[in-house]
Amino acid sequence: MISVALVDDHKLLRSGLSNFIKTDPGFQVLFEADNGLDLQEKIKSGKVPDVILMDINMPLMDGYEATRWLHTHQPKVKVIALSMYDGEECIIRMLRSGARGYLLKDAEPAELTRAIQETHQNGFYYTPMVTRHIASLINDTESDKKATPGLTEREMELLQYMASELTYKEIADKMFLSPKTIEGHREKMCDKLQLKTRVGLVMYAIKNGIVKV
Amino acid sequence: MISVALVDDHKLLRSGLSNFIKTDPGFQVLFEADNGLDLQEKIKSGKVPDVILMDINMPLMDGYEATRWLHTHQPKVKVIALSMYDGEECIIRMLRSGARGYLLKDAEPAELTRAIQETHQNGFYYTPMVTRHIASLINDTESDKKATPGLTEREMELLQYMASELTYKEIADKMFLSPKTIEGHREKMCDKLQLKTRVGLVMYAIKNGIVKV
DNA sequence: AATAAAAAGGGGAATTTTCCCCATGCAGAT
DNA sequence: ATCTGCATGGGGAAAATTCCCCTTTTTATT
Repeated sequence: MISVALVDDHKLLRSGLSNFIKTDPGFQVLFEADNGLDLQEKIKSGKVPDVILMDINMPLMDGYEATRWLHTHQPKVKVIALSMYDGEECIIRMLRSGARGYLLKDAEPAELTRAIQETHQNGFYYTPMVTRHIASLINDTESDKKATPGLTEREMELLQYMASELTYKEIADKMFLSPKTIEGHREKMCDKLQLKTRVGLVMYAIKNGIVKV
Repeated sequence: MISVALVDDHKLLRSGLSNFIKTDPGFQVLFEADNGLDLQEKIKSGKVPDVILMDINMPLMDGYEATRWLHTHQPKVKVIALSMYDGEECIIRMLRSGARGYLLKDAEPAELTRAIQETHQNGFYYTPMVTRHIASLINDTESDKKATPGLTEREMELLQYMASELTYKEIADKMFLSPKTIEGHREKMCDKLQLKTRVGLVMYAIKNGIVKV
C-alpha cells in the first residue's frame, strides 16, 4: 500500500484527485494540503507519505520551495510535480529542486497511477516530454550550456516587476538600483532566452510559472 | 438523480471531479468531454445531461462558444462555468454566453455540490464573488457603463498579437492595417480598462483567458 | 591564485511606445 | 434622420524601450 499526499491550492482538483487515487486499492491518501506551508506542518506532525503530488504555483509557499525543503528534511519522500505548464524553466527548476517526476494536469489518469507506482518502486518516473529535457540536461556535460535556461534568483525577482506597468525608472526606485541595471538585466535575460522584448519576457515568465497570473 | 457532464481538457482534474461527483448518490456523471467540439458530438448523439460543468480555456472550441451553442440548441441544459481565473471579463463573458453559475477551481468541494443542486433546482447559482459582478451589471441600467469591461472581438483578436514580440508595424502588416490603427485600438483598450501599457494589456488578457498561456 | 559568472552601473543612438489631438465611413438603434 | 459605437487612419511630440558599446565589484568554483 503506497501512501500518497496531495498538495494543491485548487481544492476541487485536489479532492477530485483524492477520490480518484482512493479507488485504486494499492494507494491510500494520507493527507491533503493547501500549500507548501500547510504541507510542512503536516509532515512535522508525523504524517510522512511515500509519494507527494505537488502543485507548483501555490500561495504562501510554492512547489519549488516545498520540494527543496522535503529534499533536505525528508529525503525518502518522493515528489511528483503536477503542473499546468510545460515550459522548460518549470520542469528543470522542479527537477533541480528534487522532484522525481513531472506530470501535466492534462495527463491521462492511467499515467498518474503509473507515475505513482514507478516513482515509489524505482525512485523516479519521467514522462516522454520530460525525458527530452533530461537528455538536454545530461548532454550539457560542459559543452553547450545554452540548453539550460537558468535564470538567476535576481532575474526572476525582476521579472515580477517586468510583468507590471512600471517603467525601468520606477522599478529601479523600488529596488534601490539604477535604471541602467534594470535594463542590463533585461538585456541579459533576452540574450539567454533568445527573446527581444519585455512582452516576450513576461510571456516566458508566465509560461514558466515565474510570474503568477 | 441529477445527471452531470464534465467538459475540461485537463483529464486529471476531470476524472478526479468525476469520481468526486459520483460519490454523491444524488448525482450521476453522464459523460466527460475534452473540449467544446467533443461536447457537441456527445450531445448530438443523444446524451443530454441536466447540468454541465464547463471549463473555459480549451483547445478546438472554448467554453464561451460551447455555452452559446448550448444556449440556442439545448436551452434546458444548465451550464456552470469552472475557471481558474476570476477576472471580470471572463465572468461577464461567460454569463453573457448563457452560463448559470461560475465557480473557481479552488472552490470547496461542498460548494460544487451545492452549485449543482441549486442550479438544477432554481436555474442558477451565484457564488458571492459573482454576485458582485451581477450587481454591477444590473446597476448599469444605462448610467455608468464603465463597470462593464466589454472588449470587442476585434480588440481581442488584436490582443493575441499584442502578447507576442511583434511591433505595431509588424502586427499591422499581418492584419493588413495601418500601424496607426493598431495603436488606436491599443489606446482605446487601455482607456476602457484603465491600463497604461502593452504589458498591462497582455496581463489583463491572460488573467481573463483572452490570450492562452 | 585564477577564471567565470552574477550583479551593479554607464554612454549614446535608433527604434518603439505612449499620449495627446484629429477625421472618415459604416452599422445599428432611437 | 440622427446618434452612437466600432473600425479605420493620421500628425506630432514626449517618453520609454531596445541595442550596441563599455567598466567595476563581488561571489563562487576550480
